Amino acid sequence: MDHSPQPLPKAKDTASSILEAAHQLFIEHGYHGTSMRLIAQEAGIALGGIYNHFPSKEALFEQIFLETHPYHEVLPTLSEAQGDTPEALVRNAAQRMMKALQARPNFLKLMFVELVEFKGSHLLDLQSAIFPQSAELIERFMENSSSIRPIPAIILLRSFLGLFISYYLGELMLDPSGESKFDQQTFDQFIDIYLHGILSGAQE
Amino acid sequence: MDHSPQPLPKAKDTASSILEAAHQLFIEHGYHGTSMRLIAQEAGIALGGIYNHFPSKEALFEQIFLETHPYHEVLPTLSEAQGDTPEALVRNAAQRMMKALQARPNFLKLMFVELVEFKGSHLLDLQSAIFPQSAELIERFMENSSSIRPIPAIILLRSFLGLFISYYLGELMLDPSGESKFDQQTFDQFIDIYLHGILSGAQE
DNA sequence: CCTACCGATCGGTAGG
DNA sequence: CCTACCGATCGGTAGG
Repeated sequence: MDHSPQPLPKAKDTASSILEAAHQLFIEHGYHGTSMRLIAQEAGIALGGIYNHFPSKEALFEQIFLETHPYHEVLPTLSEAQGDTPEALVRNAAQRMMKALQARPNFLKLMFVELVEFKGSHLLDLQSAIFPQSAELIERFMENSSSIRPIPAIILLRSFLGLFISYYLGELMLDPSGESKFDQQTFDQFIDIYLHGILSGAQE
Repeated sequence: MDHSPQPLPKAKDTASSILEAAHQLFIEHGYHGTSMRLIAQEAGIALGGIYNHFPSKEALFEQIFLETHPYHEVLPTLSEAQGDTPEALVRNAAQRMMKALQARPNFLKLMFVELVEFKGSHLLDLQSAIFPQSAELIERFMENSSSIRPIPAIILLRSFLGLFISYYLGELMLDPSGESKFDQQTFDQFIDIYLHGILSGAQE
């Protein structure tokens, strides 16, 4: 048998196991509803072991929240969106976006925990990272788009992002287990309303 | 001095004080982040006193969640919405809706707590109360509305409700303190996109 | 409605 | 990385 120069590659190291366990538990039970003992148990180590890797429970949450925020994939993916018309561009962007978001199911629940249990105190770190890129994104979108109705860029962006939040929150309220499959047709209808809403009627 | 046949009308009785204190604290810190001792303190009684009025902490949350759900005002208020054209009707409905929602600021945070910390287990009680009325509402809206594009009623409703959630969540993320004033202009632009999105272009 | 208490559990740490 | 522990706090209750 051949053996690697390193110890047999364990699927994950301890720190990753802790992060993964905590991530899932924070989504399921919130921050104060999740104990460090349960995180340790799910990660397969003793309570004290967590503190060899993370200084506190809040540090654990903060790292998970910041690392799994979808903007890491969403912004690059939107930058690569393509389309000859604004409509094609929006549809392509929406499709890429949905794909990126599905890689982080239930992230919105982490955002809820952040907003309620931390009053959004970790959000400031994100805004400086997100704002410039998204401003650039919108600018690029609008300069190619004479057929877009005169709507402020920030409103275009918020409405666009709102589509995903509305869709996801609607699904969550109809089936709180959160395990409902993605309904492409319903989501397409959300996009249709948005597209029809921002395009001038000329081309239709 | 005249004295009523009942004890001088205290502003609120004990049960109301407890509900009000718990309501505010659940919004601020979530469910597991709020202790019964703190609720008692804010309500001005001792811990044990709560249990003369409510059997458990969860019963407290459930009652607050169900009683302050905005559907109590939103459905009747939407039923009374008026307008000669679909556009006027939607604008009138949106305005009434916003007014009703502002009477329950931060209810969305209670919904987040419900979704995360209770996995939506109290939502089922609501759906049976909400669904028939809103179905009727949509039906009435659509039969008068030949100028509405062919969009399923459920999508019309979800998109409409999504406007408020998107607007509110956007404000919450830009200013997590949650005390930002209502920005009528921004919200009107959300409505404009929606309206333009659901109306056939004929009349514009 | 309060006082005093219950067992259980919390986040975190010392020491090895 | 575990064992054993810290003081603090939790939801809830008995008794008056």
